[in-house]
Amino acid sequence: MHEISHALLKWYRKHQRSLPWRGEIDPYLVWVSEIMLQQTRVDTVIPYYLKWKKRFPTLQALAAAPEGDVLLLWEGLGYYSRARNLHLTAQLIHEKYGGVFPQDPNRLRSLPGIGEYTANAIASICFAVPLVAMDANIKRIFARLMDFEEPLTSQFAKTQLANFGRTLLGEINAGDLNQALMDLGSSICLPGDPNCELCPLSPYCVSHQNGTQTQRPVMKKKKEIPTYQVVAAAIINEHGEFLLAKRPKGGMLPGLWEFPGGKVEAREDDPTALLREISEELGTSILIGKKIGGYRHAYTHFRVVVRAYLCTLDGPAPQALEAQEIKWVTREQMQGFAMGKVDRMIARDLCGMGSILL
DNA sequence: AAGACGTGGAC
DNA sequence: TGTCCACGTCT
Repeated sequence: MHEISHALLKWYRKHQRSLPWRGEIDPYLVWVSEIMLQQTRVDTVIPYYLKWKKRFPTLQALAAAPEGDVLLLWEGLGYYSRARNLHLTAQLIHEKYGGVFPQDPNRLRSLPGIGEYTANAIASICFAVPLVAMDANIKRIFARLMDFEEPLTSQFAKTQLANFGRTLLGEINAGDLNQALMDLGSSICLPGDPNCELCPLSPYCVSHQNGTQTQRPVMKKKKEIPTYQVVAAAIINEHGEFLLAKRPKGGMLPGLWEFPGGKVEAREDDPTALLREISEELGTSILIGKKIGGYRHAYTHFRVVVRAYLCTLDGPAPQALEAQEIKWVTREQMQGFAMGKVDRMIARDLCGMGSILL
């Protein structure tokens, strides 16, 4: 075990990636980077991290910001509860801990959005607490080193991984070990096609010896995901403003702004579905005009095909029956409202349509 | 335990 | 261009 970590750290000293948060030990910034890196690739995170550091340089700056600003900066990164939890946790640390990050992993773990992985990452990197931050990279590397033959989801598998990690950790610095393993996982020990010939750990890797490395870790088969047909209305008024709705709490993309609309049910055509949705959501009616565009998008557990139409009001003033809030905004103002991917594409297309709208 | 939660990149 | 895949937390 000592040999493995020695070989790993030797490789890491030579090949470690240069990243904006590498070498950072300010727990606020390490926390922000780790939350951004949940479910998200390094290359995607870098520009967001740099923007964030500039806009919210300290925990106090974040705690004091309006939620809309936080969501807008996060727009495009996905899993928006991460942004709301960052905001919430900043306020919590500000109030409960006097603005000072707790060092105890269990305390960290109790904060919204910080699970076992993130707690261990912060504690090991910032405070040298000897814990392995078991992300998917590290699980994959361990599963290959051990040639573990089952999916990693069982309690037994978790125990095996944790034991392996503890042994590997020995006396070395956990922050270094974690970051070295993550770099190895992202550049050498890749999910699909590992570069074993470049790997400093291949002499110690049982799956490499057995030739099973591409089959590790064993993955559970995933469920099929459905596709939904969706319609959306870009309702324009006599001032050239469009109606945006702030999505309700508790559903998808809560707190983000959207063009009103919804799912096309079985045996409905687009106009029928759109009129029904507008009646349910806004308590009014519309005239449906030109089609703005069609959009495909995949979420985690379903796909959508969205068709957006240019519409005008044909009824009483709209009410926020389902939305948190509704608002008429010009095309120029739309960029100041945080949206999910599909609605941002619709907004972009509206902006590209020039004056033909008026 | 298993499903909700989003996006971008590889193929 | 469409399809697949990767990736932590919460409930």
